[in-house]
Amino acid sequence: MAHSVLTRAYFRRPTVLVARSLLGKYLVRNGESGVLSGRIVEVEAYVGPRDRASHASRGRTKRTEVMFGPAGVAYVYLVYGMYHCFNVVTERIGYPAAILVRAVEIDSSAPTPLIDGPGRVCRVFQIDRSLDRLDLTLGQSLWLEDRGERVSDSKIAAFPRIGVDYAGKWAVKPWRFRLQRANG
DNA sequence: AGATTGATCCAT
DNA sequence: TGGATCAATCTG
Repeated sequence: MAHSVLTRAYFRRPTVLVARSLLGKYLVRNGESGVLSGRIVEVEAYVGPRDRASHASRGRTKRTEVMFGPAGVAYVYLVYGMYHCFNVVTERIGYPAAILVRAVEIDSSAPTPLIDGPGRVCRVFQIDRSLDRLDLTLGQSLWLEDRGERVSDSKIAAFPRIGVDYAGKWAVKPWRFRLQRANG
């Protein structure tokens, strides 16, 4: 199967479904230092205006406006003044939702095969706020790609999301998804 | 466990 | 305008 760039229609579907299906897909960066790609192994879903863990739960602001826009667009923000986090916007226009990419496996012979943590992913892939609102469906400087891997549901584990203890009942929703590694 | 770090958001 | 907050990471 040929590698194919994930489309707007792909991302426009329900966020939890898209989040699970992103496991085993590839994040690809074509930047100043060449092309780098990694297999997505951990993500988190942020779903709708009521999700208190989501930045969008406090309504439209300059920062969160992108989450209310078209699917397949990058939402990149700076957290703790130091680290960037990369998300893909999902669902229909007007319904704020996104998926945070938390970990990838580098598929080349890079020094570190597992990039674990959203800040580290952004550091390695050279993702910063200049890529906020980038259309990821164009396959230009940053995109997501299907390489034909089939991931069975039994390989996916769900956990509560990280760092959202303030979110009350929303903090315990099992919307963090992790793909078991090949050797376990 | 504690420090770091600065954009963001909302109340003063 | 000021200050608390923060979808994290590194160093002890």
